[in-house]
Amino acid sequence: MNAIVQRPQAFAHPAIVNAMVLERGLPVLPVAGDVGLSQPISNYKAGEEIYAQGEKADTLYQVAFGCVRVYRLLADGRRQISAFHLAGDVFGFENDETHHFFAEAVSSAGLRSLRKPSTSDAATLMFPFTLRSLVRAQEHLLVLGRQTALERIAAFLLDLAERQGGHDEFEMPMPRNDIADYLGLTIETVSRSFSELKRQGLIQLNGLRQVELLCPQDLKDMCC
Amino acid sequence: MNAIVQRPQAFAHPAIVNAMVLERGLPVLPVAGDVGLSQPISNYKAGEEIYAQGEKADTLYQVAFGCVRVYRLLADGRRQISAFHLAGDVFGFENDETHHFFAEAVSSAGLRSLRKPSTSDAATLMFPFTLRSLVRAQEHLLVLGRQTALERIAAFLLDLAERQGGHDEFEMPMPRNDIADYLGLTIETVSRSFSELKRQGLIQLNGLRQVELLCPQDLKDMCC
DNA sequence: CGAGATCTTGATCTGACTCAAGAGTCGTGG
DNA sequence: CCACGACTCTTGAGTCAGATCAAGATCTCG
Repeated sequence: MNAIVQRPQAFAHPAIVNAMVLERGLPVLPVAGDVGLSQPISNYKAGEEIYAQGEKADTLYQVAFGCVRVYRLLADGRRQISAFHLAGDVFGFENDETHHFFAEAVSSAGLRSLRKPSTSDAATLMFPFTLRSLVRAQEHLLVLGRQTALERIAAFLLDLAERQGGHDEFEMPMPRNDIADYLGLTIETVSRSFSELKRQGLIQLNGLRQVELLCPQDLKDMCC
Repeated sequence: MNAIVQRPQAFAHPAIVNAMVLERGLPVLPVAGDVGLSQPISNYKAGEEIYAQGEKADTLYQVAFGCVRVYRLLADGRRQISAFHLAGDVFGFENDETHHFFAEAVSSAGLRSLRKPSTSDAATLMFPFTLRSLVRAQEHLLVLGRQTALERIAAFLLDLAERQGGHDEFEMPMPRNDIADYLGLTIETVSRSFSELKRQGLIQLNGLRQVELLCPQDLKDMCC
């Protein structure tokens, strides 16, 4: 009984299978033991800090399960979440030796970490992940710069759905608060937008964090 | 004679020296002849298309002189410029084999191009440039998500100044129109914000595109 | 010098923000 | 098992920053 519980822990653990499925086209990094991301998973509680702005940046992280937010703050407390990272995502790279962002667990999360390798190794290893992050950030610029509140929420839901396997029902791991700071809105506007999408029959909420897309095509038409 | 003309072409051309100065910490790519970005400069007229969304992405570009805008469009014509590229900047990388953005010369521009090398070469070569683009995009997310019109303009001016050598007087190569679509504003709001900064004595316009920062520190305080 | 493009300014409108209150949810302990 | 309290979320009313609409002014370049 114990053994049956243990074996899955290494490879068939749902979170890891999840990661491999989610990062379609990109293997879990690395293709196992060579460079260190096959290290044990460290666990973070909801809200726990992973790194802070100003800290030395010498470690990369890959999400094994759970969700991480990466954000910046303005002096007066305004916050912009630049990305949510889900199972399979890699984060923590910086231009220089210092973190310019904060990273925290949203929900309880498991992370594999890798001491940053030499520049040339890092390049080969990290390039596809950096590129992926870049594309995501650039797409998000369009959302923040030019879309309405309703369009932002629609795009957000579709993105989350796709990244969690493409099912029409899925969980949002983050509170409204975080969604607002990711989409450049207030929490009230986020809430009103969800209500509006419900009213239009495009989504249904089965519990506060459990979303069902009733009409994904209409959502796509709405935001693209 | 021929030889003498040729050698400087590789290293002493003003545009290239410029590039080397601007990209502090990152050499002109590559450190000459090895991989092809020492190729001749192709010239683009103001407004000329470099590539379009949907085209095959098999070439990378480095700006030798001038300015390039990279942008996306929504179906109804809304436009978001995700980046302006100045001398020394490298752009054109994509996640897959297809361009998801448009690129056009803002002012007349000169570009060196490089057929995209094999994945492993590309990684080593492009990693620092990708990382730099990622950091820029992430910083821009904060601007678009959480800053006011005046703060956006201030941040924009400081960024342009820094990227053009850090002088207090410099040229904006792009029209108000493009600034608006980069900062997620309308052209009228951009214009009003410039007027407001002038009224506050923080900047002076010597010609429509020639800016002078009268009080860079106050601008910094305004936006950070 | 003239025509089109680009930029500025004014007046009005509106989508999202702010402020305020109430409802729902969840965990804890009695 | 329920009651309490803290948190999270929703909804309403009023406000405001920036958008839209509409003239003009200025610049550029043939």
